[in-house]
Amino acid sequence: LEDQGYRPTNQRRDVVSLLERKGEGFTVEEVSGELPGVGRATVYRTIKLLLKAGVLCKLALPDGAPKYIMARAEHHHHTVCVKCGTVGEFRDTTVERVLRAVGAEIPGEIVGHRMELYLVCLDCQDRPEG
Amino acid sequence: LEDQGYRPTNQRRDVVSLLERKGEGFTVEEVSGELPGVGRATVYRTIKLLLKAGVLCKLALPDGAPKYIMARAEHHHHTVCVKCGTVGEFRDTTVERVLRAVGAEIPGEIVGHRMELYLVCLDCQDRPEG
DNA sequence: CACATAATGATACGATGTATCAATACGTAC
DNA sequence: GTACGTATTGATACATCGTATCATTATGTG
Repeated sequence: LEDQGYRPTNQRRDVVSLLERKGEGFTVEEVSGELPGVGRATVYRTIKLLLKAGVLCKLALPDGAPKYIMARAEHHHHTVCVKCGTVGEFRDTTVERVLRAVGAEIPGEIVGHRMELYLVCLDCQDRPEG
Repeated sequence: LEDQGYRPTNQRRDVVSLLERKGEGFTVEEVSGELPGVGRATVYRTIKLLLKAGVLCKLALPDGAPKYIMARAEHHHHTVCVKCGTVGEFRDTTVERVLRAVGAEIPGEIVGHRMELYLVCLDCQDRPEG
């Protein structure tokens, strides 16, 4: 899972297995809080390694703490519920094609993009108060 | 400019006029540093008010400090040069139409989105070293 | 087992942003 | 113009997110 030049230590195994169990959307402090045996700095370091390895995605939310999720498909985008903060994924090749077309009209070489959809998820629609 | 229930104080005028002069992409600390006469907290408060009023856009960059830019058109997206950090804007209705189509396939009510393109701007292409 | 090196964890620090609260500026009514 | 209630300010402290430092520990290799 991460033997690409890095040592598989107990702490890294702990972090990765916790992330696999959470999977959805989590903050680093949250993870660190659930791993008392692992130092905060190590959690941040491990998260950063996983980011560089492409195993994790970082979601820069408009307001609060950045969230992270496990990356599944090759390329995808994320949905964030503005009420409960639940993170989802979707993939649509139309988006990619449009972005390539848009990029052709913009000076400079496109090297990447980021897109997030904000929505009110079905659960939050069911309970409007709260 | 901001008389929608708020008092036009000298400090707010200072902040707004500085932002108008900068316009492009700036961080709050940067603005605060150039306004010694205005307290840091006030700069943050004013920025937040302008955000809520829709006058400013917040750009959550993947790495460093969030940047802000004055909002011009009704709806638009931003480009960020990954080398020099310069921020630009673009508008393309195709993107909006595709997003509406995508939203129809996703459970939940779409309430907004965010998109950023990462590129290497022409200036940075001209000087590859550095 | 011994050794070189990578990784850890405690701590401190920096950056971003918010809460508190006394002091001050603003708008309004006179 | 003066007085007054209220919004705003600024200094400070604090919370959060993330990184740097560095002595200590664990890891892989011979």
